[in-house]
Parts: sequence; structure tokens; C-alpha cells
Amino acid sequence: MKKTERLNGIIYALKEKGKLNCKELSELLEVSERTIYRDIDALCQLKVPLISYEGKNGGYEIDKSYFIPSIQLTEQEVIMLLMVLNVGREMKIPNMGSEYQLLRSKIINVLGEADRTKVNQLFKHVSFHVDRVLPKDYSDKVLPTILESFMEGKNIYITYYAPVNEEMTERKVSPTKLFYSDGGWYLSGFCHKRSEKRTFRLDRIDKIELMDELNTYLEKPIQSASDKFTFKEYHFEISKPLYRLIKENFYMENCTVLIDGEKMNIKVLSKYEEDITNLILSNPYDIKLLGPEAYKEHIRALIRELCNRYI
DNA sequence: ACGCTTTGAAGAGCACACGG
DNA sequence: CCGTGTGCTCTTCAAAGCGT
Repeated sequence: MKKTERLNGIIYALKEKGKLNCKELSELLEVSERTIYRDIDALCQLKVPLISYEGKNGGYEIDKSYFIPSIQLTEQEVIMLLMVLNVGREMKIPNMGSEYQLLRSKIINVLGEADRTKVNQLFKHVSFHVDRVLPKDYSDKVLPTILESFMEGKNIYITYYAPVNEEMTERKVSPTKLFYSDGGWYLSGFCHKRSEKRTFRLDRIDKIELMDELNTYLEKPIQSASDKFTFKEYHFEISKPLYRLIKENFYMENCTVLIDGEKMNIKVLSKYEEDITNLILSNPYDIKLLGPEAYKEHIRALIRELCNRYI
């Protein structure tokens, strides 16, 4: 890290944290305490209004009124931000389409002309692919209203499209979590219409209104058996080659090997039942489901239905 | 190779907080 | 009030990095 970046780092850290001592700053910026003392000295010479407190509970503060003129980023920081921005666009963060280009310009304009050309050149050869992204689009109001509901701690009123019976339902929801999973954006929370925890696909929210009523479910977790994203444990016998092929997959994240050999015995804790089912049906010679019994019955029923249909 | 700058380690001195 | 612990300030010395 260059000295100028470190000086900026000290200013931003003190602005954010309030008071920090030399040891904390040295750990944060990964330099010795002596270097921090020298940097503090340099900042004082640059007329940055620092206040030092000696003795126990001492440290440094920056005058609250000190104004940081503009954001300064290194080339590495710009590259990281652009990577994150590109991933976000690929994940279709709601409303990102219109904001993407402007935000990208703002970030890249932090760099000088020469570095800008270099970074543009770099991003011609870097791309991100997120498979199975569900929605074509989101309603414009959805994300801003959900974000506001979390910041204000208030309930929302939504009109939600249920594809099974092709109907629009209206309901009051106390949002608890906004998340991206399995190719789409979801909102989970307490549904007052059903009186239980429900997860909603954002692209199926047609209308949304922020209510005046306070959300009392923000701090306490809501448990629900009908929740799509709960973890279940699966027990398999699996061939070593297939295990090697799939062990890095997202649905295998919580995997325990019970017996290691040409035929392996594993336990998988996963919330992606559809992917597990596809794995079982696509690899009948290499994987055998041992449990749980209820899920085995589910697989049997699927296979019976397939047989009835195609024999 | 040389000079300059930056950095780090160690130690001494001073100020302050706190408990006995 | 005094001893102890913590933290800022300052000095000295050595080493590494960088440009010429």
C-alpha cells in the first residue's frame, strides 16, 4: 500500500470509527505502529484536524466537521468494484439495469485516462455467467420499497401472483430477509394472510406499498415447515468418480464422508432438494439414495409415474 | 554504486486513568 | 498520594526499495 493510500485510509478509518489508537490503526493498515506515528505527523503537516489523547483510553480522533472532498480509489479497488458490479448485473439485482451504466462510469472515472483504458481493456476479457436466472424483469417499485421497509422497520402490502391457480392475492407482509438464491431474488417474512413464514419471488410481486405499521418480526426468527429453503439431510451411497465430479457443487456444501472407498457413503445437508432429485435421477448407476425414508418414497413415486407414462 | 526515502525495531520520557 | 498500566512522542539505528 502506498503512503498516500495509507494516509487516506487513516482519515476514512477515523471518520468511520470515531476514535482509534495507534495499535488499532497499525493492525488495520498492516504497518508498524512507528509508521502510523509518522503518518499521523504527515497528516498534521497537511493541516488535517487530528486530535490525540494521551494515556489510558487514548487514541486519535478526527474533527467531526472535516470534509473528505471526493472518493479516492486505487486501480485494484476499481477493478474489484467493477467485478462486483458485473456479478450484480448478471444476478439481475432488481432495478440494476438502469443504474448499472451510470454507476460503472462513476467508478471508472475515479481513474486517470491511462488506467481507464487499461481497465476497459481488462473487462473486454472478463465476464460472469450466472446460470438459471429466473425472472425476465422486476417491477420498478419492488426493490426500493423493500429496502425502505427494512430501513424504516415497517410492514409492506403486496399484490402477489400465484401461478398455480393464476390469481392475484393481496397480503400484508412483515419482511425479514431479502436474498438471492437459485437464480432469483426472494423476500421472506411473516405473511399475515397465511399467519406463517412465507417466501416470495420478487418477480411475482405485482404491486407493493410501504405501510405505516411497524414490523415486529425483524428481530425474531420465524420458523416454518412449509419454507422452501430449509435444510434436509440426505444419505447416499455414491461412486468415487461421481463424488469427485460433484463435490464442489453448491448443493454439496455441507457434505460429510462416512465411508471412503470406491463406493462411498456420504451424508449431505442441503436445502436444494430439486437439484438433489435431478442428481439421483440422472445418475442411476453411480448414486443410491439410502435415506431419509420419506424422500426415498418421493423418488419412488416419481419413478413409478415416469414408468407409467413412458412404458 | 550511490543517495534519498520509507519503513521497522527498540527504548526512554511523559501524560493520563485507575485502584489500593 | 502512589504505584501500575496504557498510550502518545521522540530519538537512534539499520535495512529495504527505488530512481539516477
